[in-house]
Amino acid sequence: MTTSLSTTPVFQTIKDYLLREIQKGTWKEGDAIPSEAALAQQFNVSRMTVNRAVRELTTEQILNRIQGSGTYVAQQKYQATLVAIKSIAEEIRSRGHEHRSELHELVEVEANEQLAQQFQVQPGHALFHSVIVHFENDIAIQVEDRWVNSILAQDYLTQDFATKTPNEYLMAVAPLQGVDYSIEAVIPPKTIADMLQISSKESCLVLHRKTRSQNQIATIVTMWHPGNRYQFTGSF
Amino acid sequence: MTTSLSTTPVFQTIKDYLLREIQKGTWKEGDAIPSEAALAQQFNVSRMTVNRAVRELTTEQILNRIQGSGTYVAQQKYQATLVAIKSIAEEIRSRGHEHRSELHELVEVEANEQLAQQFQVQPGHALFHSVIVHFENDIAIQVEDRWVNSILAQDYLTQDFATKTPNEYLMAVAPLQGVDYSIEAVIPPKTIADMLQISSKESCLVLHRKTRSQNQIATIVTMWHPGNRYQFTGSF
DNA sequence: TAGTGGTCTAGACCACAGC
DNA sequence: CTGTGGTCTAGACCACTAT
Repeated sequence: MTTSLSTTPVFQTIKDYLLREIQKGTWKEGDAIPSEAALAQQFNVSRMTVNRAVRELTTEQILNRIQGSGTYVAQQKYQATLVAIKSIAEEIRSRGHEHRSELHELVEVEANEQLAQQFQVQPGHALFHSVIVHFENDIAIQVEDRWVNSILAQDYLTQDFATKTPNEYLMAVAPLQGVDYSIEAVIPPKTIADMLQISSKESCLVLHRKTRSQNQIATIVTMWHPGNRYQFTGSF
Repeated sequence: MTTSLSTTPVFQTIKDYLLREIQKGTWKEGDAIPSEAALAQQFNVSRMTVNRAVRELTTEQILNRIQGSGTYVAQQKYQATLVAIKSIAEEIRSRGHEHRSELHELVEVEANEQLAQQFQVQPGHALFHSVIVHFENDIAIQVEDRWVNSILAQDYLTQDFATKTPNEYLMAVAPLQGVDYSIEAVIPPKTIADMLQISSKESCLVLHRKTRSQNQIATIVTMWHPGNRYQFTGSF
């Protein structure tokens, strides 16, 4: 067998294929996917290559493997965690309050070194950048500083974020594959403090979130909240 | 080469070896570990087997690999997982760091009006109260202010929390039924700031958590962390 | 250029599940 | 028993880094 000519490794191609088919519904939760031998034949590669693809999807909890039996699509987990990817607008409305947002920036930019690394793309790759302030009953409650991969959301710039938040739009165009987040307490830079109408000595509760879709980084967002009037909650 | 006779796979043996050496300090953060070829020779196995061990440690963020250069011990991050109700001691040890705790208070009290309401018991109900400061490599990283329902943990007062944290003890005696939590950024009261050895102007990342067991409120805990050196992370 | 990791092969033997 | 996954080999070629 000659080595793949494209730059993407074969095992990655197979992972993508399996993910796509699962998303398409070809195999539903609990269904068995083809055996390693079958996939090896289908892709005309060695079994070890298929094994790596399937093994990695197993550690990513996409699949379950049972020795002697087969490989199955895993159950989607209930994640009622704090970062339920809920739109802030929806959250505010569910409290019976009025939601309003102000668009402070909406531009296309070329990824610099650092952003390129975070998005796992080449420097110069097109990204969208938006900064939106969300108000609950006219009180600033969140600054949403968002970077979006242009490939996954081509018409991001033409959206009307007053009627549909970036979150709501992105959920529609880029099916969510995974999320990483971290939460910290930080003293905000002055620009953020001003937008939140707080002193730059008050600390903020900051949520960083990176979402994956179609095996790419879809969006990286930093949400700044006034520490004294916001908290994350959850239960399980 | 014959297959290993022991039941543990060779790649796992190599992972264990590498983790042990890192923990021992043989290679510190940023140091290069031996090359794949060297490890293959050392363990008398094929390079692919070593590759799997090292690759998995890389996805687990224990190592960094740079093609053409080498494999290096990754930077340990101050991070906690939210979703797992993990003992802070265990978390610190899993980073290869030393955990130490100081007991500041351990008493039995009668629930006042407010506590009684939170615990859903009658005022006067017996509760235990403990305040413990946790250190990671002698740096204060958490103040754990805990209230415990005496019914579910009768011998709470006689525990040695230096060897077993309250969390570990409670997990053993009171099977977890459910959890509610909230996270906020707060300026700490002076007593807390002093225990964390920070200025009372620096904000804290605070996790409130209420756990249920046997259909009662088992424990209500407030954990204070220095905002500038602690964050919660997670992914799904 | 020599050394490193990144990937892949075409076999192999084993343990386990299900018929 | 057959078919599945679990592991391992002894090579190979490639891309990249450091010198």
